[in-house]
Amino acid sequence: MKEESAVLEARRKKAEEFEKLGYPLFPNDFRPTDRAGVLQELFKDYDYEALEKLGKTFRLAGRMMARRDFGKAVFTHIQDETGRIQVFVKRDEVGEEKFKLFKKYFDIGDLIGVEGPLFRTKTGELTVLAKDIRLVTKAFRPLPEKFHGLRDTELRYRMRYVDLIMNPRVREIFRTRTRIIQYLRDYFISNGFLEVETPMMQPIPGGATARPFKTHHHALDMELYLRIAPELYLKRLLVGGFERVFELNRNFRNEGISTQHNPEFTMLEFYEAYATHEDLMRRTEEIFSGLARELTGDTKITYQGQTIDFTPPWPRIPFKQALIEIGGVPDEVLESKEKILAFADERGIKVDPREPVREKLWAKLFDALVEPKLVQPTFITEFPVEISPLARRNDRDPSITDRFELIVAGREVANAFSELNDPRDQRARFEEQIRKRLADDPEIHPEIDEDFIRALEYGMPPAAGEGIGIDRVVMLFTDSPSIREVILFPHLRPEV
RNA sequence: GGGCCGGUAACUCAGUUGGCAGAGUACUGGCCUUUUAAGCCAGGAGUCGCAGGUUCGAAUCCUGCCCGGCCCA
Repeated sequence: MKEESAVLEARRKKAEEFEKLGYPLFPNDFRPTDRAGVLQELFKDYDYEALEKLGKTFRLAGRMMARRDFGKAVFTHIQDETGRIQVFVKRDEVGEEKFKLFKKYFDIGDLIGVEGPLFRTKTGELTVLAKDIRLVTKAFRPLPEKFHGLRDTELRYRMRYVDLIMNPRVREIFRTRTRIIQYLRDYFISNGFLEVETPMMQPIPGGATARPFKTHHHALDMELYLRIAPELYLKRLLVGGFERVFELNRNFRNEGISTQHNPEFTMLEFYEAYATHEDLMRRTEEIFSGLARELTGDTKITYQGQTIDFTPPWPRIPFKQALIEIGGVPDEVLESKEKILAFADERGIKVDPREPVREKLWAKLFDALVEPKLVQPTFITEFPVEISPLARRNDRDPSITDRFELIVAGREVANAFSELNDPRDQRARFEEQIRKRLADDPEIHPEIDEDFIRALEYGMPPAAGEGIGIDRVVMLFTDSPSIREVILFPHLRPEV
């Protein structure tokens, strides 16, 4: 943070002068009874006479956002959580003494308290005629420019508090985020799911393929990992007899940062006993179309200029078929590792030639060639067993799993499958994963979660489970191009 | 990790061929009692991201680094 500039110094000195006159800069005895947006809504149809007849006074607190000075009268706008309202401060109404103090010591950015009746100005704006005005909290720093606001992306993220003050759109995004989370929570609770909390710190990170953050517990003197997924713990709860559970919380992945990735992100995972991935496809359609209706009144939304229609049912395309038909990968290329590598190379798709698992290469091709082309909600099904270590094998074709991913706007938004509950197969899959991992692959933990296997050995009911990336959902429903726009405090390198 | 773009006053931004560091907002002083980015007059405000280099002279050219954005991987 920079040292005090002339502007800041002048502001601080003026504030201290006000304080020396006996006025507290940070009092806590002002109790607003009214709010700007509420009054705007309540009295939007009241004309001058109707407001005069009210004969009521109102008390509001808010941040002074703008000021127009006419000498012996000043217009200002104050902003509280609900909105803005204009305040007219007249010398003849507040008195000579207070008016002088207001003009000399109150700055844009200060939180102020006002009390007085409402009226409508010549230009028709609902306005509080201040009978009393006082400082509620001094702002030592000036607000950004009133017309352009705070634009600099870096500053917006580093000083989100200023971003929130200045940009109503930003406030709106985070209100919508909360509505989405509330809608989902209500949906699962009202469908009989139990909300639970499972460890964020895990001795063996599991439930996904990703590099974890490592930490250390001093008293126990042991390594712990921030979770990359709650999956293995939620399934233990199925074993324990909770038949419908969900968790809506943070996951951590020690990977690159991009417009799609933040190291900590919010995931919804839910598990449903005696259900299959087919059931979850229907549930997913219900959730997303319901969410769209909740937010827009329609099952269609606009994302980055394109219309996305959540009206069910959505197409279901098997993984391999998608690679061939949508990705344009020739059938025979898929058969051999060498051909895939050559094919990927031609298209400039970066793959590790040492990768021993052919199906992981398929997944690379899928990410590069298929995913970006799927704009409308699409279920990709029948994922190969090699890249689905926790999913149940298909009863007819054991090389594929009863799994799907939901792709919307070119991105994976959800991932779900009928759960593997045969402890023998689960152990074999874990072992295979470790055996075939590249030396020092940070994305695959070298130890098997033996306790999870033991839990399965007690018998986990047949079930299906799903994970939904909440940040990506919020991006869709707030038309945000970057994940940082939907995370209040996205990770940035420290300021220098 | 690679490519491209950006970092100049508290904020939003100009800054030409290398030649005194600029505007608007905000701030300070003055005028103005129904304004809407109010208006008018005057004023103060800078580690030009950081460190080197070239040059009589660098915000500007060169090198390295830091921070951010977008794209690619």
